[in-house]
Amino acid sequence: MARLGDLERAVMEVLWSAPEPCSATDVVAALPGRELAVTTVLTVLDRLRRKQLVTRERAGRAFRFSPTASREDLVAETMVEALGGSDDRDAALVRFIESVSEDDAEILRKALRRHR
Amino acid sequence: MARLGDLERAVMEVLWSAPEPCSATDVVAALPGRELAVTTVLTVLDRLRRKQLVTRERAGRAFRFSPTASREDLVAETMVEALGGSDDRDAALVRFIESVSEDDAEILRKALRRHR
DNA sequence: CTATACGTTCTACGGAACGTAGAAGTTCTA
DNA sequence: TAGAACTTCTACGTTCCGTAGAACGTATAG
Repeated sequence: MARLGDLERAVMEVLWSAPEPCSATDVVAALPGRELAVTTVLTVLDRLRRKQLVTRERAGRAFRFSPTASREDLVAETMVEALGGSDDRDAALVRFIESVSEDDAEILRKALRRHR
Repeated sequence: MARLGDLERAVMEVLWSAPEPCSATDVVAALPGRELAVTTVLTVLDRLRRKQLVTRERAGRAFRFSPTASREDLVAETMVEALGGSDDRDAALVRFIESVSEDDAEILRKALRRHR
């Protein structure tokens, strides 16, 4: 559900790290080395909108775009989705825990304590 | 790194649930409603091989294919990869825990206890 | 020995997703 | 009222994937 291409991802990054909704030209300006046409970014923004990843609101004659979910929400959702692809959730979760750093493990323990 | 199409996924399912390496014809036979040409499956197997998801070994004149990793390993890897896409691992992990069922949470607690 | 069946490799086509952007339309504003 | 700012429409090239035919090699039956 949330498959992103390189440019799509880059645009999401810009939106996520912006404190406020961005216009298409804002996004173009915020993109690093790339010299993109505004229409290019508008197309991408439209595709992201169709994927329900961004919303827009009118601001004067232009639109301002913002993400519909935080980056962390999306990451968590992707993880849950991946987990759903497993036959044996138990085994998959164990493997996941095994491949995670001690710092991450500690965070997970804390979150789990809070979770009940 | 592990983007799979529908057929590719179906083929992986077959390989995962087979107790032994499968030939291309085995895979065709194991696929449900679909009436696929053997060459189709061979193409897919080759693409999967290029993605390092399956290996093959010769058996007589034919090849036998097997997965390079278990389904659970791959799921776990995908989850870790998704997590890596986050700016704020902490927040992403917390969100992840929040969106997981109580059963899953219990499994995670157990795995974490074993993990230290 | 040779034809045939089985299996592989090579090549290819059509559709979808994505990066990319021009052309044309709309609406402020000087 | 013309130009600037912004949007919508349309489109093209590339890559990935589902799909499979054509051609080639080889073991085996006759």
